[in-house]
Amino acid sequence: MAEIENRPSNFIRTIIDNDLASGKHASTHTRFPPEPNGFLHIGHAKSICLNFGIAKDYSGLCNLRFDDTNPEKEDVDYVNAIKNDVQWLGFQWHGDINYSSNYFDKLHSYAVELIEKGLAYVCFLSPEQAREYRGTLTEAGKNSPYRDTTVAENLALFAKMKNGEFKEGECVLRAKIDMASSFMVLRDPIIYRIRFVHHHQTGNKWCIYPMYDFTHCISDALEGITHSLCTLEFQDNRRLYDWVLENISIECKPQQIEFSRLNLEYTLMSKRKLNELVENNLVEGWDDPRMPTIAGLRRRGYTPASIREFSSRIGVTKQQNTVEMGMLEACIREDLNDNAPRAMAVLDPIKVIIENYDESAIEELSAPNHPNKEEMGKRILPFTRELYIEAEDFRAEANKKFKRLVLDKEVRLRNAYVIKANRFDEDADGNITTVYCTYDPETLGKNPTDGRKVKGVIHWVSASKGIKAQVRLYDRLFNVANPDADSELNPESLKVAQNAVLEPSLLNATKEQAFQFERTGYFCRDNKSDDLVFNQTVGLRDSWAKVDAK
RNA sequence: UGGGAUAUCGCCAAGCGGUAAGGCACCGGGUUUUGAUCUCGGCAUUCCCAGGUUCAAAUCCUGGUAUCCCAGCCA
Repeated sequence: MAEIENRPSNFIRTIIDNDLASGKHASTHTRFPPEPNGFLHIGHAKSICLNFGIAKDYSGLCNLRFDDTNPEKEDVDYVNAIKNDVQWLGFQWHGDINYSSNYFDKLHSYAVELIEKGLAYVCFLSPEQAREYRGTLTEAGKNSPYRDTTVAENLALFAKMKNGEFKEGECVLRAKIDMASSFMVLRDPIIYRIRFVHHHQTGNKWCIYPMYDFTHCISDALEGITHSLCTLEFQDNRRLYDWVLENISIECKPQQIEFSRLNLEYTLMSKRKLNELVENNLVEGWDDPRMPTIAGLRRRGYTPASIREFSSRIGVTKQQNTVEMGMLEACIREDLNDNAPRAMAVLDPIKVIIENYDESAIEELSAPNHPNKEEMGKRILPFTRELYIEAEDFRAEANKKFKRLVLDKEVRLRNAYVIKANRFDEDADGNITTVYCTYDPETLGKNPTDGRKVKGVIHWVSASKGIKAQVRLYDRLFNVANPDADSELNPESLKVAQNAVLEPSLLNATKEQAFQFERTGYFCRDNKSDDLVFNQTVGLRDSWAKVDAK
């Protein structure tokens, strides 16, 4: 699309502008820090565009860092998928890929430093006891009986934890802060736990793993991050983020700034819940075209530019929001309207026989690939005596509002002739199967010379030259605007047009190539199947549907 | 009176004391061999509510109300 890289400001960019103006920072350094425990979704795209967008516009840097402190849920397959998605969206991270696990040695040293300062201790409370000791939202917690263990003993205990001398769950390392804090996150948070599991990056080197709150701030500081952008639910965690950096020997003090996460109507935006859909085979996989994942949107036909444009349009604020699907759809329509070549495809065919057209003739008509962009060229369209048209484009009788083929009336075949319907056949169920027509040979590329007005235009495909393909039509994944985990899925989210017939030029479509099937919508060739399969990206705006519904 | 946040059109969202941007959606007119595109026009006397300060308030003050987040050895 003619991507207008307008740079909408937002409260985060305002903060950065001020930090640059005041000299607090000479340049910006952001980071995108996903946990490799699932595929990225459109909400992550918002974060990617924010972080990498700032780096781009401010001539700063943006790192890609895998926040991999919980090996049980993570996998290299996810790191590869994430790398792929970020690049596909059009961004390149600064330097090598980073992993929180790169810092495990340093993290360990900082933990030891906290113990030496009397600011961390090994605690043997069971998870259940720890919960009781933590108190509630309205009542203060109480100190762990292990809180006053000596520094020397804590050092020895932590070494034993590291050496695998305690069982999983037997003890943890906790920061000594304030069991009465109104910030739950400050009530002596756990900073290390024991896990005897293989890590996708560090193998079996470690059996203790640092927690998010301890890891993230230090990782940011070690990478020289200036502005650490995350979502709203981490607002309380910011107090712990700052506490850790203030209490260890580290120079860099990144500023955490929170913004609201994206919610999209009729879909889910949680890796955990999306994972359930995948695990329970409710969708084909993470890249199912109905999924709000980057991979799913890609397979559906969304372009990187359209997703970047969407991110730009929704803005960045701290307000809780739920964006309408129409907003996303408008972005891809705008891109594809400009860039997708047109083609004709009949999804639900009925036959048209042009009785006054030579049975053996095959006329090679020429049609522009784009109505407003001559530079996109033309393609050949074979015209024959027998054609297919859309079943919904013929009615035996209709009022004047119906601008399509009606018995005894005329209609224009797109890029071809004007035809008139004379009679039709129907099957035992009353479904129309064949319409017998005559054509006006004087109407190719021009209006009838006698001044007859033909109002409608319908699309068609040659019956003998058309090609078969599977066309998949998609609808919203859920029936409710704000679904939760057990909301009902839309049983009609996938429909397959089994009898679709396409114009022959589509035989050359490459995987992922986008087209506008005229009068129908935007489609792209599936990027997985080797068969000829097209996925519907989005329909055309359809003002007729509103009229017809009345 | 636990704490942390947020409230501007149906949905996003500008606005930062000088008299309500923009986009999506919607409603009308025009062009059109896609009921598409394009184009022209319409869409908040009002900013969660109630008081107050001021010549002037969405913006400042006071008091309410609503919604979201926090009690994982998840991130």
